[in-house]
Amino acid sequence: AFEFQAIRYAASYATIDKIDDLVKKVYAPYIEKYRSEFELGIRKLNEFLQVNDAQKNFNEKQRIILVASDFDEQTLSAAAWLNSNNVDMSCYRLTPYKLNEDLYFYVEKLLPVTNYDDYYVNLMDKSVITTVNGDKKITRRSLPKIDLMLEWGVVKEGDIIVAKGREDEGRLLSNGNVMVNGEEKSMQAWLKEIYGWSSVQTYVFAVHKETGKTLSQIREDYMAQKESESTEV
DNA sequence: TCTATCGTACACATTCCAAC
DNA sequence: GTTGGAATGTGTACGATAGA
Repeated sequence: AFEFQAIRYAASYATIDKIDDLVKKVYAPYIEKYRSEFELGIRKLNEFLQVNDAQKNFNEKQRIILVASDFDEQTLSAAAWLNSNNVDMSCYRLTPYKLNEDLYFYVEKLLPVTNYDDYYVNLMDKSVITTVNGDKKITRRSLPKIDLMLEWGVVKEGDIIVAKGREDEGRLLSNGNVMVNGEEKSMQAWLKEIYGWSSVQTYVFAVHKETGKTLSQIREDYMAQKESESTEV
């Protein structure tokens, strides 16, 4: 994995503590050929350090910058974890564009960020399954619940929820429960009561009256929309 | 093949209770 | 009274099965 290759490079160059050593490494092939120009290497490197105000703290701290057209989740997760453990590591995504005859790079800084939680993935977590052809399939266990749907704004407090295939209605509350005949109930409890089943797929049988869609459909549509937005260039 | 129905597993919250 | 672990309760996701 290229992130580990970058870490190996960083660790390798961390052993350099003198400018002369770096000159030998960076300019080695050139110096081998033109030994008299060793001073040129020293001068160029000193100029660079001066411009970057790094003469006093030469190579005291290593920094890893990964640049790619895209990053897989494991790489971002590893970089986020290293970031949060005080390893200076950045990830930049470059997207090339062509406008008429001109070429542009769109540069996105993915890491570091203030909150790394969104980038952590668990290797044991099967909530996101990558199929053979590369498509990502989200399993139900990872699906967001009514509180998040309210947060997204795809449903809102006061919306009418109808039991699928029935006339029973409830008014959605801000906590995700429904108000039915002046009584607050969880959606699951309410639907189980209506259908008389021992359990019920809440989001499949709860219909959002305003849109005519089930909560499951609304959730799926919103997630698909977000997914396409995140992959658009 | 799709939908309805149901049992069960799982995650999380709450309650209980013993140990300190 | 506080703490921490076990037991219990609640809500939801997942998968199996029957029937249209």
